[in-house]
Amino acid sequence: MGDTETRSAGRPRSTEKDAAILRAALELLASHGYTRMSLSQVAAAAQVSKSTIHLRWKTKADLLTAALAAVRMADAPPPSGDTRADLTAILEDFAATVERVNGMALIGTCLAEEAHTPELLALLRERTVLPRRALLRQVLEQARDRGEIRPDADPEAAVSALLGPFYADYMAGRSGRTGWAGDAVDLVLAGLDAAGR
Amino acid sequence: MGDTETRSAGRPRSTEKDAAILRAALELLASHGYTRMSLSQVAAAAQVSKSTIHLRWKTKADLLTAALAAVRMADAPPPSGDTRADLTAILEDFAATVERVNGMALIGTCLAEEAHTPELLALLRERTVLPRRALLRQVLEQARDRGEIRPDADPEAAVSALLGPFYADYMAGRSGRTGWAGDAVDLVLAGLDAAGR
Amino acid sequence: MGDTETRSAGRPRSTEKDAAILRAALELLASHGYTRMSLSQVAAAAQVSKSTIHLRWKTKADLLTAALAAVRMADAPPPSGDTRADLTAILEDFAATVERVNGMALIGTCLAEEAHTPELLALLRERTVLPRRALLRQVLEQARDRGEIRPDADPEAAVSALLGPFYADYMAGRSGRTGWAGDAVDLVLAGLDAAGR
Amino acid sequence: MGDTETRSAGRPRSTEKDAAILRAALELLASHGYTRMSLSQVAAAAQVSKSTIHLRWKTKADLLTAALAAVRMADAPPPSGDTRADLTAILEDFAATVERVNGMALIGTCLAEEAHTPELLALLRERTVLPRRALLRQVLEQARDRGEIRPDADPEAAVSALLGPFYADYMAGRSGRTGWAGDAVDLVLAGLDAAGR
DNA sequence: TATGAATGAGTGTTCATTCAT
DNA sequence: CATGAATGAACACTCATTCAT
Repeated sequence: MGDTETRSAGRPRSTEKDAAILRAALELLASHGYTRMSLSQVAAAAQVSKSTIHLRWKTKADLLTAALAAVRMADAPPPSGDTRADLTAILEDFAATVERVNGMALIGTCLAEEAHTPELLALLRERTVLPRRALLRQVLEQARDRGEIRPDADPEAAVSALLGPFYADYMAGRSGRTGWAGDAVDLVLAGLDAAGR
Repeated sequence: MGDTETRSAGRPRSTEKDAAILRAALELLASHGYTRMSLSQVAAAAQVSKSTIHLRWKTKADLLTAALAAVRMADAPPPSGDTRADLTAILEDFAATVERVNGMALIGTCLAEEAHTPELLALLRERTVLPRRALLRQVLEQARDRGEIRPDADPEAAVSALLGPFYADYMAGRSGRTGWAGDAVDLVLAGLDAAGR
Repeated sequence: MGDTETRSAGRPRSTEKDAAILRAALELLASHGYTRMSLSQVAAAAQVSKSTIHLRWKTKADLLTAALAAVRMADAPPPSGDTRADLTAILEDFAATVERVNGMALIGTCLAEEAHTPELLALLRERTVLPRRALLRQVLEQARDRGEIRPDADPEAAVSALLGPFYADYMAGRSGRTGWAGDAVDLVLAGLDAAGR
Repeated sequence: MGDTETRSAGRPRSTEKDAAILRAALELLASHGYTRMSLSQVAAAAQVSKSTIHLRWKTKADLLTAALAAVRMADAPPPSGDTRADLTAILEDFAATVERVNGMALIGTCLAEEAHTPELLALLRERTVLPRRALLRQVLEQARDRGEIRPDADPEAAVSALLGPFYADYMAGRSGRTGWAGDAVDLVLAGLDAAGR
């Protein structure tokens, strides 16, 4: 109302419903997985009819792709300049986020569906994995510029060394180990110590 | 008569069919995921009727649990005594195995199904993840005994630091990066250097 | 706009299909029995997809319960005041109805399923057996009020004596014996003669 | 052993197994109904393999026909000469037998299967219904010979009048009504009183 | 003879999608 | 736009029956 922008005739699509559908779809994707969730469940959770979903997205894959595309990494904690503290904060925020949104199940779904619906994993990468890696890389580059770590260190490998223990712990059933982030940071900083060996 | 060896009556169960079913089930589990694969597909791939599957395993979950339970870590390369070389060999064997059996999709399925069929992830852990971690830990403990790494190092954290980069790389779309294993070993050995910092 | 009459949104449910499904279900229930009939058969007979059935009734038992619930005793012939004639008319209408709808098979199904799906027999009782018994009892009570039968006679026992021979004849393979109704009425009226013995 | 009668070569069929199978089949027929019972259940209950059943009876219908053919009415109580007491005793024995063997469910199954497997109802009639009717008829004929009931009375109709209330009561949910047998006998004897009306 | 393996047909039910209002 | 009806394909699982030992 009061909106004078050009728009197509007829009743405009409700953006509240758009959002409700996407939110419900994402939650079900994480909790039930791609194939086990049903559009009926999404419709019920979003309080719309199944047809309303199909009106917006042609297929189930389209809907879930859109739902994943709407995922955004939450704002990162502001850097303090202390390399060790900043890296640890990013890693702990990562772990907390994964836990909060049932992230390992979501990751599992995207991995399991990779052969069938590769967009899912691609989107997960683009929206969550790569942005977080960029944050970590940034801190590492600053540290390198300040001479805290070796100039020839491969930053991508270092980022994987920081994040990796989280996944490895989960696979081992050691999820939620306290101090993992600090340990990872210690190890990487020690390994890349500017003093070398 | 006189032969009292135990031999069960009736037609013996075909071990070829046993194997064909389990093989087909595992392949389909990795390529399609738990819910997307069907027992009809398994039956067709194993050249067997669906009932033949049900004769052996009561439910789909039973079959796939058995298929996963049959997965065994391939025999590890014999240790050479050279810590760096031994760790690298184990990690490279790990990566090769994962690639060979479409392992990330399998892992994804187990993660995605964790809420619904937790046996899958539990078995994957028991049969593949934990045995490999044990191998790595063994090498690390020998290194510690020889004074190559700090005596107070947490071996489990070190194992996660060795394996983790593989997962992190995969999630970042950097799978197959050559030298990842060596990099990880270097980092861990440098970080745990007996000399300390 | 301005028309606020309640009319539910979306495509209305076809009442022809409702009726066709219930009719087909009842016929198959009588001719094949509960377990031998299949929803596919109902769907085919009603010219409807199986899903259309499931849209209306969640389970097979629900459908057949509804089909039985839709059975209604046909309107009874109006009482003439002549006790003998009225009782005979009710009994003959009963026999005709049973024959028309393959009633003994239907009764058999309900009896056979009593342990597994007791609703069937309960509904058959409620919708057909008890209403007819009420009609008979009403005529008997009027006869008693007019002094035609003993005042201390148990009306329920008399009703069972009137209806019973039909079942007993059927079990003996003597179904369709002409005059059974008149015989039963004669016997009961003679036995309950006000004059006593 | 010691049996010198001619018999076919090979191991003779175990008659214990024959009996165990038939007994199990009959019990399951009464408790689950024709279509709901399975040959696996029979095999398990009789402690034989399914094949052992098929070796003796070609099909499920054959087996159940044989099982019903083995049913025999238990020996009737000896007649005392007292018409009223003898009729009542037969009816009460009937009701007790039906209750003991889950007879209404068995009757229901035979009725429900009449269109598909008419042998079942035919056998039930031949082995249980008609013999009992013969007993009742015999008592009635003696009563007629002694002049206790009218000579022109139709004995078959009278038999149906004696047995019928049991079925009618069951259908009305009034099963187990005490005194039903005495009531039925009273009614019939009163109605057929030699004195006429 | 007796067993257990093997099978093809069939079950009720679910679901993504399309259709009519 | 939004809804609920309708559908066809698919699913896991069961069963009477036949086959091989």
